[in-house]
Formats: sequence, C-alpha cells, structure tokens
Amino acid sequence: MYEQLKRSLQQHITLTDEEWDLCKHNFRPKRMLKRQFLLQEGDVCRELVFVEKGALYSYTLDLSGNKHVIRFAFDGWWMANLHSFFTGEPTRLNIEVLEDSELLMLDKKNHQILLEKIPAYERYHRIILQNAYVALQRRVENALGLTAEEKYERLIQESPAFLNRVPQNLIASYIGVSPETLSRVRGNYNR
Amino acid sequence: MYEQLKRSLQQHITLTDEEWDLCKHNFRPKRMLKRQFLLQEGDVCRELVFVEKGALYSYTLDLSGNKHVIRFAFDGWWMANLHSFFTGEPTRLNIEVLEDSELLMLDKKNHQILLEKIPAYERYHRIILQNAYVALQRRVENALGLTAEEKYERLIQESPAFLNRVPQNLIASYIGVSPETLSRVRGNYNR
DNA sequence: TTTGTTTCTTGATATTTGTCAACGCCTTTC
DNA sequence: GAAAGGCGTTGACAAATATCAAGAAACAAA
Repeated sequence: MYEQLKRSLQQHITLTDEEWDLCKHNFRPKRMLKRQFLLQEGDVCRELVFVEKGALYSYTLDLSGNKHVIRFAFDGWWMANLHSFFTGEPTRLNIEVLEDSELLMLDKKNHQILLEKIPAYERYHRIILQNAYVALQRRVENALGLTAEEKYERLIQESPAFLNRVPQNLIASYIGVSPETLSRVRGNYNR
Repeated sequence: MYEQLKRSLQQHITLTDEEWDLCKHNFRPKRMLKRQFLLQEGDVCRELVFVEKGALYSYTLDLSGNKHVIRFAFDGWWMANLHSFFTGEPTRLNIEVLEDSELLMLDKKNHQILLEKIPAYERYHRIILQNAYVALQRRVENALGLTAEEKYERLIQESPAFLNRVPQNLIASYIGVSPETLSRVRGNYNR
C-alpha cells in the first residue's frame, strides 16, 4: 500500500527506517471509486493527497458551467489545492476520481509534524515543488499563443501517457480547446 | 543593498545574525540597465536572481519570432529559469531588463551551501516555491478558456501593479492576446 | 526644438475557433 | 437484449481574435 510513496521519497532523499516509519504512519489510506469527489468547490482543502494507484483530476467550473481541467494526477503523483490547504480559504476547485484509486491522505497537522521532525522530508517537498513549478511553467508556455494543433502536438510530445488514460473531452479542456476542435485536429493529424 | 532580500527572508523565516551574514555573503550584487539581457536562449541559467530594485521579464520566442512573456519580476521577487538551473540544460528563455535594476545573484554552489548549512533557508525556499506554484496555477486558470476581455479583467483584479510598470504590448503577450486586441479591449472597457 | 524610434490605436479583412445540432458508436444498466 | 446515457465525430454557422496596414501619440536622443 505504501510502495509508490516510498519510491517517490527515495527518488529524492534518503530516510532511515525510523524516519520512514514515522512518515508512513502519518498518512491515512483511503480507497475511492470513479466519479467520487475528493474536493468540491467551496470546501476547504484539508489534506494533501498522494496517489498510490489510480487517477484523479482537478477542474474549475466557469459561469457558463464549462469545465476547465487544471491538472491530472496518476500513480505516484500528489494532488491538492495548495492555496486552500495553506490559507484555509475555500477552494474554487473540484477534484474528482477518474479511475478507482488507492490514496494516501496527509492532513496539515501531520504534514507540519513531518516537516519539523524530518529535515529530509522538507527537502523532498522543496524538490517536488521545484519540479512541479517547472512543469507548470512549461504548461503556461504551451497554453499561451499556440494554435489548437500546436497545443495538441506538444501534449503528444510531452505527456503522451495522458492520451491513453483520459477521455478526449478532458484532454480538450486541459489544453484549452473545445472537444469538437480537438476532434477535428486529431482527424487532420492522422492524415 | 540587501534590504529587500532581508525583508523577504524575514517574511517567512527567522535567521540569527550569523546566518544572515553567511547568507548575504553568498550573493553577488550586480547592476543592469534597461534592455540588457540576463539570459539568452541557448544559455545555461547558472544563477538565481533576486531583484533588489527594478524590473525584469522573461519570454520565449516562437518560430515566427513572436514574443511570449512568461513572467515579470519586480522589487523583492526572484527570477530564474529553474529548469535550466537545476538540470544544466540550455534554456529556451530570454530574461531581459525592463527597468534599470539592482540585482543579487546566487550561483548553484552557493545556493547548495546555504541549503545545507541553514535549514531555515531551505524552509524559505520551500515556502516561496509553494507561493509561486499557487500563483502560477492561478495563471493557468486564467489563461485557459477565457475571452480576451475576461483575461484583462482578471489581470486588473489580480496584478494591477503590472499595468503601471509594463508596456502594454508585453501585457498583451503575458495574457496571450495580440497587442491590437488588448488595445481594443481597453477601449471598450473605458466606456 | 527637431528628429527618430517605439508604442498605441484604429480600420479592413482573413483565419481560427467556438457553438449548436444531429448522428453513430460504445458502454452500462436494468 | 433493450434502453439510456456518455463520448466522439461531422457539418453549418457565428463569434472571437489575429493579421496587415496606416497613422497618431508618446518618448528619447541629438
């Protein structure tokens, strides 16, 4: 149940057995089924979520009720609304389960404990934040000023795994085009 | 010369006098004039930049030579291409000086020293990365699926300071619309 | 001031993309 | 196995935005 988490930590830092034990016991395992909500608009995000196995996605709804996918999270990824988590303000995000999932939940108190007690844990978070920031900045580059076709090409290059695991209409929302436009781009693309 | 840096650190952590001394001496002050380049496409980003005073902006150039502004940095902000800085790969970004600036440069070796020697410094970086990540995610929300007018409205709400300090064509690029469209949006907006 | 450069505005037009609607396919559910 | 709902495709059209071009305004330099 904790293999992915252990792997993720070991990828960036080294922990003693005691530290790993302490770490592990601060997480709460949770199973969720497809279409369940982990967080809904207006809620406060009280836990960081580590995906052991499965898939989640987060999105906002605009005034016309259109979904805007913010991001996906698969095996070994973190998911949360950091803004709500750190400030305690209600979130504008929804987080929904895309595939039946095994999750590890970490609430704020336990996160603080780990940050205080295990310096390497704080290092781990600095590093994954760095990586997340780099990836997100790349996403901004790809979102601004590209045509629908270019956005799709970049997605294929940079995140081909998404295509097999995510319905096409969510992919469309993720790159910021309508489902119809994405369908047409794909049509042209195959010839 | 180090006031802004000190203020930024103190905002998130507490340092002893010795720690602050150690910290300070790892930065290299540098003055730069408007239109100078801090980093050019193809370079490796070897230093983190802290803006004591002034303004910078980073951008990419696409195949047609169009500028896409990634971000701005004003007094008290950090600027770098983290991807290039951490991996050592050449950058796709250009960083240019927007107003004559006083900068504090921190190379990778010194950054590592501070991370190792001062735990609070690592905490500081974790926290500002958190904040930067939250801000950037908000930017993605605003970039995807909004009309030109909505994007401009959100910029006014969320980053009004930009408007006084940045030429309009760079603002346009930053929110991902053409300068002409932004000009028209502003025209309508004032009536 | 004069000159030159950059930035901003405005108009005309072309292109891209979104929207609405219809249909077919596939999966799920009863 | 029939029915229902979700998802992807396609077409016609409308709306938003980019592009091109010209000129005005703002700013900087001589």
